[in-house]
Amino acid sequence: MRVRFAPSPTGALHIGGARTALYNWLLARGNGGELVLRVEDTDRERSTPENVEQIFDALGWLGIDWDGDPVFQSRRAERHRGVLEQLLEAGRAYRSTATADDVRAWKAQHGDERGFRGEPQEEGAIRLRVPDEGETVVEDLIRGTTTFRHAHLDDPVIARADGSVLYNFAVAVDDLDAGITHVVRGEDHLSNTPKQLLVYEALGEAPPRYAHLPLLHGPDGRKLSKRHGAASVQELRDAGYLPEAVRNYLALLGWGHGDDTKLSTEELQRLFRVEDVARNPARFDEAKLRWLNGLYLRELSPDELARRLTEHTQRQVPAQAAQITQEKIQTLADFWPLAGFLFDGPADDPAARERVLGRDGARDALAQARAELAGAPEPFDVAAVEHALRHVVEARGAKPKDVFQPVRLAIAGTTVSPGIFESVATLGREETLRRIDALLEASGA
RNA sequence: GCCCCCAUGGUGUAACGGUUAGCACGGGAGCCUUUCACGCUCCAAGCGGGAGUUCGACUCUCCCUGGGGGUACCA
Repeated sequence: MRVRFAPSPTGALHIGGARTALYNWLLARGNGGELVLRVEDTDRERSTPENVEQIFDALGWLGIDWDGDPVFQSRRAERHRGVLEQLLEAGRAYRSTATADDVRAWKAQHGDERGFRGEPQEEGAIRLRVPDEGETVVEDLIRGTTTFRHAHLDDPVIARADGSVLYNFAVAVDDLDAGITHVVRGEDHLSNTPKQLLVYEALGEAPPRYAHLPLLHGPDGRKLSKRHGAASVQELRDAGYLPEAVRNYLALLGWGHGDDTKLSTEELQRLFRVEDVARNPARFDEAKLRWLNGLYLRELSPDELARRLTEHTQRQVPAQAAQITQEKIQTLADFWPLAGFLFDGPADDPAARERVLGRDGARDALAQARAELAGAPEPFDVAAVEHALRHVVEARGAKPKDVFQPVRLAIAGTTVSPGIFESVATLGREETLRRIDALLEASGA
């Protein structure tokens, strides 16, 4: 089995493209087959080497690997010319100067549902000769049988007048030469498939098996795009999602296995079957991705989480800092707003200060907490901090939050933070006392 | 316009001729609780419409409606 994935090399690996890549990869790897990349790099404006490289990076981040060197369409011009010549000689294709306007005029005369048929000329673009009778049937692994009557099909242009080839022709020839057995792509290609099938037919070659995936939409049901937020895997990565979570979520967009929602890569490879892919379009729902990402995040060891946070924040994140936030964040990006105070000092949130210090006895509680913490025995760990702070609560006959919130405000500057004992212990005694003093002083009295 | 695909709660899906239509996200209520979360319990919410076929349709057929794609000398 040889499966191929053809990303559109525009720099950003679109989420829909990523899912297609994933399904190709699962199909290939799950069956001990090979995955080859075919790069449609004929649009030099967008398909720059840098953009192609970005696509490869994004695939690598997702953990999708491929076999051998990618096939670049632009590098196969000579082979394409040869096949063109062959079709021309066999009478399966012909040159024609007919333009889109000519095609329209032809339809005006023969009816809209009537496919365009041209007369062979000495020059012009090359069109594939579509038989007048009969039909081409697409046997799709996901959709079953779709029939296209030849009478409805225009003779497709397969090469421009300048000799450069067009997609529907090139893709068929390239896949043929690469020995591709399975083509899994977006449903937007379903209508193109008969044209490609006709190329194989004209060549007397057997086509690969096809599987057309339902398209992905944004939350509003429209085509997924920038205005829906993250639309590419690069953006997902920047937003702090884990590749394993993205992979799992993407797999679930159009496919599933029973009641399972969390599936490891191994399970995905073992259970995935293209035949089971849904036929209806799916919407990309970031809320579910966030939830799933949180699940994966909480599974990481503190050291591993710290490593990923360090990479994402570009700051050295200690394992302890990572650990105390682990069950409170859903993405890597959630870490800094929650724990940045450990690194850069308390946040400046006047409203929070007002709310917490405005309560009766808040400053006294804070002062008392300071004294207890100053006198707490070594080691200054979570247990010691808890003991000290709980003692303050008891001594004052107060509610826990009457003591904890002022301390939280002092060290974090906000009313939201990781556990107070953990946070204080992580900050250390010296820094904690310094921050409490600073707040006490700043709040006057 | 023409060709083609699709249609289960807000979202992703399961059920493949006979189930009280299942699971998950999200939403609501509650428990837990030092904030925020996590976790746990419970609740609301669905077969687009109409004809058939059948003893029996979410499941099969047709029509309609709605959504999507294609219709390039783009990929």
